[in-house]
Amino acid sequence: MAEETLPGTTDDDGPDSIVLHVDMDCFYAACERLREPELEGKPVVVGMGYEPGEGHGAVATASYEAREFGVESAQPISTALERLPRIESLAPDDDPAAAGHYRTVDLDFYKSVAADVKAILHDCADVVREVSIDEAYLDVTDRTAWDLAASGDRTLAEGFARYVKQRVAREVGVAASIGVAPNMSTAKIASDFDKPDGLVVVRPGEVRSFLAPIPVEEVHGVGPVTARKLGSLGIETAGDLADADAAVLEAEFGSRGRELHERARGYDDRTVTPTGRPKSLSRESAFTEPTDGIEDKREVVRALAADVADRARSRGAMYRTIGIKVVVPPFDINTRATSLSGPVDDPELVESVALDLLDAEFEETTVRKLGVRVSKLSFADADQSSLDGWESAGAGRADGGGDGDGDGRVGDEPEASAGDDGDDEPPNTGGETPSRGGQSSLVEFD
DNA sequence: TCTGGGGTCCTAGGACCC
DNA sequence: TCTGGGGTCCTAGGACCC
Repeated sequence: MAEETLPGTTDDDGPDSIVLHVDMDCFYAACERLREPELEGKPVVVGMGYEPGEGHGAVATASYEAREFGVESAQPISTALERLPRIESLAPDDDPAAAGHYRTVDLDFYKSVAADVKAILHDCADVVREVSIDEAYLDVTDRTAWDLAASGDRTLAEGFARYVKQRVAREVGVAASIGVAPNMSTAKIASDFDKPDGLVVVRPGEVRSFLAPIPVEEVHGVGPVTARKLGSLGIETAGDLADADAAVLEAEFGSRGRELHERARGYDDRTVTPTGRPKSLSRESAFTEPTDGIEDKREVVRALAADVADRARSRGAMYRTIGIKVVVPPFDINTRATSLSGPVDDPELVESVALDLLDAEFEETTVRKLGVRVSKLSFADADQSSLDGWESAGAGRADGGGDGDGDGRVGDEPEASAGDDGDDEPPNTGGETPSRGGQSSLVEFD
């Protein structure tokens, strides 16, 4: 299918980018196998809140062998156990091959493995965007090329990706699937296309034809709700989406509609940027069964608040908004939040605000789950390096913002000033700062 | 799937300002 | 006193992702 380029549009504003999407296969299970090689080839389920004899919690990762039995990510542990019994609970004459090896999530260990992988990725690319513990985008445009390798019909980019993959396998011992494409959204789909241990290369001229048969659910940004609506419009594949009327999509889905249309047509002008700093921090926890006891709820909120405040402090984050989340059966999500006049680092305030929000409306409510969240974060440790000249100019005047109260926001709010809430702030905002740095790999399921 | 935990971005209405 | 338009910030909810 010919790639249509409208006359006058710049499809060639320089060489095509080369983006890698690296996605570790069943990452948690792979980590478990790293320290327990006997688990190789066996069904492995890694879950949360999993205690022998208890039936709640959820599956974080199921190995491919476990998936054969119908065990899936995000499934309740109880369902997983029905489909794949624990090896320990097997009767003597049961088939041990039809049993699962269940392990509890050990995030610290997985993070340490992920750090080794990320180090390799950073070594292989100028720009790395870490999306989650087991996933990253690499811009390798300056490291390789779309040209064919001398030896045959493969591109240099493919060889480069193979090299990255082999280094991860050899040096860390886990398998990654890699997608290579001229843009992020296509690379993402490509990495998913041949899992596990896949390597899929989509060259610049092949994007549209590669995407055409892909089911819409597999397009990043299309979830169950959007997929259903698209289905009712007769749109089932990325090709259908590409051929759909942009105006209709925009009317139905707003700006996201246009974006999805573009992606399906193979256009995605996002550039790979380094992972930014977090915008919010939260902690939540579910009750074993719905509860209306106010003291039970308060106790949970207090613990969550302390936890969140602690994490914020350890990350050097101050916050200006404190909120709670209250999940009411069957699954109604309520959020309430209060903003302060300036950023703080104050665990006691997190607790008292969260408790106030709880008491104000949910004192008698039966809840299934509670959460506490801080947002509108700013980071005092204004990171050195490239912003240094600019930052120190500002800091020179304010003297490090040492004065406790009302210190102007130090963070990287993209928008300028405005926030006049009575007092005049020193205008130390700098318009849009690209907010670089920030490593924080997040904690995720696969 | 009777639903775990931690995030992001977008939208919409209301308050408030000029 | 009523009317107009532009803009920002805030809160709440929804959809989505891993």
